[in-house]
Amino acid sequence: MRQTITIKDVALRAGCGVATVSRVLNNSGSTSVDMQQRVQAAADMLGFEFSEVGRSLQSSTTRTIGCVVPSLANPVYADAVQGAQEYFQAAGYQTLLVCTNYDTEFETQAIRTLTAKQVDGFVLTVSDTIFSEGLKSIKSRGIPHCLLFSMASDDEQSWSVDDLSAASRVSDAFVEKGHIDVGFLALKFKSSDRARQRYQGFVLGCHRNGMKKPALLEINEDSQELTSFLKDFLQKNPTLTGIFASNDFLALATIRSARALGLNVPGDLSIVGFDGIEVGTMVEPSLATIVTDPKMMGRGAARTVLSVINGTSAPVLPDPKLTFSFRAGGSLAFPAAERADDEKAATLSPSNNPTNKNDKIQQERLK
Amino acid sequence: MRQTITIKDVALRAGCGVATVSRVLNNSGSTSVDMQQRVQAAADMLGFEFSEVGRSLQSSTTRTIGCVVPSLANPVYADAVQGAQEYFQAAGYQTLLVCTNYDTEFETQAIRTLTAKQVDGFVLTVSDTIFSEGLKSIKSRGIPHCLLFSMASDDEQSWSVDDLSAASRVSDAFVEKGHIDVGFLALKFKSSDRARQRYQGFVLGCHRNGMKKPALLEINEDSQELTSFLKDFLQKNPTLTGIFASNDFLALATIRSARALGLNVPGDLSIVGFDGIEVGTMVEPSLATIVTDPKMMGRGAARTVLSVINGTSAPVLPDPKLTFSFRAGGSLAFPAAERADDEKAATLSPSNNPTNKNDKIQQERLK
DNA sequence: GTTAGCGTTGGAAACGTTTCCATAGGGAGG
DNA sequence: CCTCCCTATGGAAACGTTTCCAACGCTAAC
Repeated sequence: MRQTITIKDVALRAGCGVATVSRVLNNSGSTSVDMQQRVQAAADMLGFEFSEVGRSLQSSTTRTIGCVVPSLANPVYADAVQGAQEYFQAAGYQTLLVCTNYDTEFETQAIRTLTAKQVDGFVLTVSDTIFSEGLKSIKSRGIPHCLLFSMASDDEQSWSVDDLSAASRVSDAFVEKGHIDVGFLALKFKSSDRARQRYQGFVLGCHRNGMKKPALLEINEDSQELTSFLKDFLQKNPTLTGIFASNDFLALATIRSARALGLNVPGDLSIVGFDGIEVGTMVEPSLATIVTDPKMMGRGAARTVLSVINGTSAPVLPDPKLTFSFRAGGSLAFPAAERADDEKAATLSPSNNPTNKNDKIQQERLK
Repeated sequence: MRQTITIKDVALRAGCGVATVSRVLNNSGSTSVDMQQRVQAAADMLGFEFSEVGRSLQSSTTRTIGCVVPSLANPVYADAVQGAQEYFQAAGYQTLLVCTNYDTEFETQAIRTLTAKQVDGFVLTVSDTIFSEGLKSIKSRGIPHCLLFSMASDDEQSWSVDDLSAASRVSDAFVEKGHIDVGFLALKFKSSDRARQRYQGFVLGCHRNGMKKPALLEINEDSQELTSFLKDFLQKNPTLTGIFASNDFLALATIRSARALGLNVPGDLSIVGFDGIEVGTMVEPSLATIVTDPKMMGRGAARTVLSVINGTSAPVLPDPKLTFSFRAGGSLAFPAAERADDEKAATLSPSNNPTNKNDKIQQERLK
């Protein structure tokens, strides 16, 4: 078992040379009808399938694309990967997937491995465009690639949301509802281009709108619990009326934590998210957020890579202004006159807090 | 550019034969220190990396696993894929991903392609274990594989939730809260083993608990809108007090639709989901559901495949009773004396309904 | 001094394909 | 009848690796 049938077996059975089998089965070169039938019959009988490995060696092309993303737990990446994979599939390319878990060491290693596997191209979300070893090596080797949700340099394309403008738009939404003093909440701030971009855009927007410079609450991955961090944060910033979370999962978790602290959302604290994942419309109050289209981004990146591979002209990137839109939601409203008493929060039963196990799962999600 | 450096180039530069280069760089056979240094230097200077294609041809092994799932839009699969991918990665295997979109035609085609790519094994969620052409071909070729969330036959392993028992457990939960007449809601019922299993288990459980046989509401993918279907369903089953949805997204969507119909959840209608996705704990009321651990399942399936490949003994599957647990939630409670008036629902403003675009996205999700 | 054995090395085959080139056969046109 | 060309076919090289085998030089033992 498991011994594969090669073109030689077919040739032997059909009583011809391997070249003829190749020609018949690939419809290349000229062959007689008689021979076509004999070869076809032999191939069918043996259940022959070409080995892509042999082909790849000969053609020095693998029809495989490496796809590197931080994680699939975040639906943004999951959708993007799905979009890219579908596009590649339709074009006859396979997708080699790697999740880096936001680990740059891993990222470098993964890119090296995929390069050795001779992928024809890459679609990647790197944690840091400038310092990525892997990206550097891809460029130096001249392997076709396209970035996804990452900042591009001049000589390459990137399909990504205009984080700067989108975050700035969020500040508009806050100021429209009368907020002056709001904060920014991010997980893995250090290792994410995106979170930094969003913060930067938010700071600029707040400044432009005459608001206070937003305070930054950064959670590192081994923080035990969002709720207690949030509590500290709010105590340090007593006049804060809103929080912009750097992604929707974080925003939903923040709503939950705020409630656990006895706060009313949006009365005591307004929350705005980023990404526009669909459950945001199902919760009560619905989540105000920036809506994006990750699947389209994934497809776009796939198109770009294939265009580089085929030497056709690259697709035009979407207008940055159209890479996102703001979705109003019940989680953002005019602030109440006064925030609920903090004492109340302190007396809240601990049983309202999420269990340890759930918290662990949640932490993975939030990345 | 893009001309690759081969072992021959290194040999030439180091002034030795290719065999020696291979031995040095792979630490196999015996080599002199002098030669080691020369080869290493030459390889470094040229930036040489082995071509996996050449290796694969020679070793007839690709260190690549095909991973076939319906979709990444469903976090259950996304998590499972991530779990499997991580395990494979750690073991030095790469993951070739295909999403079938619940299309059996696609599934068959994808498996054929991956077979041609000479993957060393498969992890797959097929839509129908018995009739899957692809699975048949994998078996007949004797390619190592492991099923994931699919029913296995005797000669193979499957890592999956005990859908039957889990669904039965849901009926227990309903009856504990005094429900007698409940329904089952599924999307893609026809093309999903899993939905059918869950319905079957639910029917059995309800019978055992002395409840009515649950009515089945089946939504096909081009249904325009859940809300109107739900309305019809509730009118046809006026005494219904609860609904078991075949997955959490569907459950959340059902809560939203019920609200749009002016119903109170859980007062007028209790909802229970399946899968235990994490946002279920963030919504208000929290979603009662069956909790599963897809990432663990993915890891497990990966372990099984590798054990088959390496000829080591297969890991023991988890006790079926431990593949799920029930999580109580606010969406399941004792029914109110009487359901809210249907008239009220009819007069509800249509602006409360989700927009078309969101509905489309939602449909994909629900799969 | 001869030989056995060991450490080191290179040549070549093999893996499965495609494709170039050569060859053979046959029909048409001179 | 000879030549030319066109179609159909097979042999063989090439793609990049690993590994078997042979060969070479050396040391140690007889």
